[in-house]
Amino acid sequence: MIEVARLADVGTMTVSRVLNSSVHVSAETARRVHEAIERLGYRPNEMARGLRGAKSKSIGLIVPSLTDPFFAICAHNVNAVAQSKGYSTIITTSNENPDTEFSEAEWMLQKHVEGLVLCPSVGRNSRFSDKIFQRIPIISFDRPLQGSRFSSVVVDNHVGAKLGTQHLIEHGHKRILFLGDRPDLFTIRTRHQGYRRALLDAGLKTGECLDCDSEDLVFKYVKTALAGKNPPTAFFSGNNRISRYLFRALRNLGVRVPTDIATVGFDDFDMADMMQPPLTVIRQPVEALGKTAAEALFNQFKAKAEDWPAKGSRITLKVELVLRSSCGCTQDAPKVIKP
Amino acid sequence: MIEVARLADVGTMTVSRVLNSSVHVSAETARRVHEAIERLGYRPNEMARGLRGAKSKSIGLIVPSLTDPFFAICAHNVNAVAQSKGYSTIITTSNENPDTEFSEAEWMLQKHVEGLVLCPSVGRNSRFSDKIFQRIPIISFDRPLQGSRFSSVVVDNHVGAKLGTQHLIEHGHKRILFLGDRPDLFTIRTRHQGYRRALLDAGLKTGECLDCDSEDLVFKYVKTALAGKNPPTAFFSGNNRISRYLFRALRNLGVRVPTDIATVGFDDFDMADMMQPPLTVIRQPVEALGKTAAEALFNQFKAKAEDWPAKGSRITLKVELVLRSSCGCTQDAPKVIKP
DNA sequence: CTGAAAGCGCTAACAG
DNA sequence: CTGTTAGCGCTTTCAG
Repeated sequence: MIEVARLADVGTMTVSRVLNSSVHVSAETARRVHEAIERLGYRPNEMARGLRGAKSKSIGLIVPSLTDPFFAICAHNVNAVAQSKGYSTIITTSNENPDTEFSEAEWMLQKHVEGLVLCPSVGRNSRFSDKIFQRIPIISFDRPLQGSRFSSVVVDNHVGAKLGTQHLIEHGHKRILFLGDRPDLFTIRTRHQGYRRALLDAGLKTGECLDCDSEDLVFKYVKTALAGKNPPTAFFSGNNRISRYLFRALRNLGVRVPTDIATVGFDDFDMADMMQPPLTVIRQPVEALGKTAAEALFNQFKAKAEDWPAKGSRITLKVELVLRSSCGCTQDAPKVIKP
Repeated sequence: MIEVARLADVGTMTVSRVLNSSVHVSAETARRVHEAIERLGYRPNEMARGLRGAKSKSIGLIVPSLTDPFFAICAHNVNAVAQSKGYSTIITTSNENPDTEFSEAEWMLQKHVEGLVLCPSVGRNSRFSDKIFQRIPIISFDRPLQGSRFSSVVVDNHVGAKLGTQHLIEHGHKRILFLGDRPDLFTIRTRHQGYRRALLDAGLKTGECLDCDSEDLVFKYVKTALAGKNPPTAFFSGNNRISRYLFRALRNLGVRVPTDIATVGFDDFDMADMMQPPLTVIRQPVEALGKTAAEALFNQFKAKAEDWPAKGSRITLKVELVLRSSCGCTQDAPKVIKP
């Protein structure tokens, strides 16, 4: 920077001002500075900028995994927003481990990210109330964060699951089972409640939220359930991973869908429409989830820390039922039902 | 830091030394420092550290998109390696736009990332030879980077495509068409060459690499090809996106696979085994691609800049043919063929 | 409109 | 083993 100043025959402050266009600089001087920058290929050191001004121009993003297309798409959209605002995204995965999540979050704070977007793992995430996390805005998505300070963006899990279950009931099903991977997850828990509500309202018997976190467990559980007396006639799967496991299990068991067993799953996924039969699902706005969360973060940047609401807000995005064939419907084009 | 030093009744240097365990500090002093750190909840400012020592403890990662599961999985594995080394990952997407890619890379350099892992977009990426990029290690994956300085990790595209095409030929197909999204992409181009090689070796006629970047184009192209005189009896699709588009097109056109048309695609994807019929694919080691690239980067960190090889190396990962049914094979379990 | 001085938080280099 | 000094590259503040 000193070299640029020397070459343009100005002070370093003038260079800084040209770079930040903070105060007006005479056109001629500005031109000389720009030329010098060009000639020297000078680029400001963001670390030094950050150190001085406490603005790192970066946000942190924590997701359980990028292997799951759901989170990958969310991450894509969070980054897209950050990019459009001239921010960089420091990303990391927690693998659903709250300890990893917490230490990664701390590490991001040390890097002075200006804000955090995360999909919190289940567990003691009350630690985010620590003093150090008071200084920056934090937005959670998909699952809310304990501690009311934080805003979150979620989808209408209860309504969606209820809608899907009701549809199964309309098809005449009376014994419907709910498959979830982790009953302690906010999303799964809320969807299970929606499922229960629908069944209860119809005067039917509800099932527990089955804890089948691996493909093997889904297989075993489904097999056991079907072999029992009074077997279910339909399954509701709690997320796209379980839906895929369920599809495999049913196929490998030689069960015909929807003739023998009908299914509805929460969360659409690529090629769900191309399965045999095409899968009926509750579609959630995955792109909007990431986008909205990031936008909420940048909105909070505008306000001063002392103006932050003591209670975080919650934004709930709408879902819809996409009728294909696994539920028992027969039609050429999928039909979309909004709650 | 000064506060910690004061509380522990030592100098700031001692605090620094305890933090970095660089020089030996007496056990008693260290204990007092740790206690002070604990009491004050002190965390070092990584920006200041970086400014002083030029070590940002972060790497940059540029992928075309996180919407594509292929890149998402690569990104996941790059980050996993970085995390294990105590580094953070600054991620960004280029959307296959070389200008975005370049400006994002420059931006990362200003942030003083210590290295860069990227899947380069097609275009004038010779700009990475700029002086500013000389100072840090850069590894590309999936596609090599112009300019021999850079190392890259790729898969055996030629061998894989040849193997898949040969398999189709063994099934008796004589008119096989190649579907790619962007013929200028290294991967697509090389796979097309492998396809040609197989056909040429068998004395059969080869087709151009069709440039169908959208689902619509795949549909139109397939429809046109099938309606022509002397229609193809098989398709080879250049990547998982095209494979999915092709599957949809064939289904919507009412074409039976593999009876009317056989297919083989490059790159396996989730649920490819659950399609009707299950898809025969060339499987590439996606996880290893990201992992290997990141590891290569960290290896280069160990060497001094002047020891970097003038010519980058190229690591080629093996692929395999996974025989399911879309090629015309009939078997219960998929069969894996290594070249 | 422009420049000089001071200092952000840390650590390399040198003393003690 | 521990403290002092200086300075990384920038911007805020205060003078011209």
